[in-house]
Amino acid sequence: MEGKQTRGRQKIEMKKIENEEVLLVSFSKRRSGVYKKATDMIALSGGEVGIVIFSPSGKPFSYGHPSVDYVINRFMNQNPPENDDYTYQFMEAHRQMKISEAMEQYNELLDPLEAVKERQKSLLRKSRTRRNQEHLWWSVPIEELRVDELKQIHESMAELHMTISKHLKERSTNIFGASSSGSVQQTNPNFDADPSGTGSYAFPYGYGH
Amino acid sequence: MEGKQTRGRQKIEMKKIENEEVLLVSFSKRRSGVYKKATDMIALSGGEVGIVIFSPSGKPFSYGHPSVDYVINRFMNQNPPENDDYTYQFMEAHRQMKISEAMEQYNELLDPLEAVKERQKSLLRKSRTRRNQEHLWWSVPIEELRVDELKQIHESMAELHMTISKHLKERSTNIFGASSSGSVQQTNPNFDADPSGTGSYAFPYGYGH
DNA sequence: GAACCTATTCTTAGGTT
DNA sequence: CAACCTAAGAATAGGTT
Repeated sequence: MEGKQTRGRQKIEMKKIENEEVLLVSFSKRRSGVYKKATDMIALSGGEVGIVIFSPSGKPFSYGHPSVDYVINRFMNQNPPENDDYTYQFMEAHRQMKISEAMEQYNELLDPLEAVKERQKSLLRKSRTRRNQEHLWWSVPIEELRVDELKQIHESMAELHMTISKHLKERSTNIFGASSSGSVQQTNPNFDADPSGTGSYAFPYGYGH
Repeated sequence: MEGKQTRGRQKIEMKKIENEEVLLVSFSKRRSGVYKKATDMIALSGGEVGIVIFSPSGKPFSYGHPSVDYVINRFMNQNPPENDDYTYQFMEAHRQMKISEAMEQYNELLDPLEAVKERQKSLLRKSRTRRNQEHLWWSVPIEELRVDELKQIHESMAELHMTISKHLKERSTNIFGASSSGSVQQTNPNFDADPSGTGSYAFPYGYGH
């Protein structure tokens, strides 16, 4: 009878385990560990997770909430369904604001964008008849926009975005929930503010339509 | 001076964290935790891992060895989605739920937007007499907007902006002849993103095997 | 607000059944 | 070999800088 029943958890080198049997046990335990961490994260924070693991021998394992395929699908499509509706409604609201009385007074600023707007319209009409409902409502139009148009929109939007950001910062502290961390590989789409200063005109709430 | 400097790690209930700020921190920490577990598992046992995470706000994150895409591709090729009605219905229900949530969010956004629109009108009438044409049309009104209004608009806009920025980036590499840095996310040509619209999803693999 | 700091909880290496 | 056991190593909640 020793003072202690076991040696407890041992510190190990983080290199590949030589002993095949030990490796298999370790893999199984740690795979469960990964799942548990993911489970806890979701329980605490919400969100969705998909995990795919191939064992050293090539056997596939997976874990997912609500399911691996759902999450992978969402990831591959890069366009979450809830985003689509949200974005559509949001842009539609802006479109309405665009034709508001306030906007009309500054039509000259919007002339180049009116062209885009018309172009969008016709492209939308085309795409509707093309029966590609599997595409997001705007994906077809945006892909058929000429790059200069898109760039123009982008620049204008960047300017507006920056201005609003600036105002927010000046007027209130801790308003932003600044999120992007950026340690490990992550596909967190980053907002890149175009500092080119090209936009000599503003393109407020009417962009995109 | 107390006997202890901190209370140390506290035991917490495994339910969704109420406090938004705490939730965000916890999500970030635990996401790193998941990555670390996966990293260690790979280091010890070998194998391959792909992890996709959507934050509660819908931001995508990923981790992979040798890469997310590689592992997902391998997984998809080995595990072609089966046509499973039960699974599809489950996922569709989940999707609908998410959409409902988004709609609620959007409705909350609509009111402030309408308010802004109205406010813009009246402010513009005033500024007209002020003759400050050197300002962009919206610059005056924006200064008189309430911060909470601005914040909501800003957040929504950021999301939309990201989407457009992404499209612009993806396409400008081809068109402007920028050097392809190779780290760009590629979509799997073998992965069928369900063009039927009615969906063939699968929900096979459960919590490990 | 990210990076750092501890005390405490959680995870797990090595062993046993 | 999966399930269980124990104690030591790791992760992290809450706080500070």
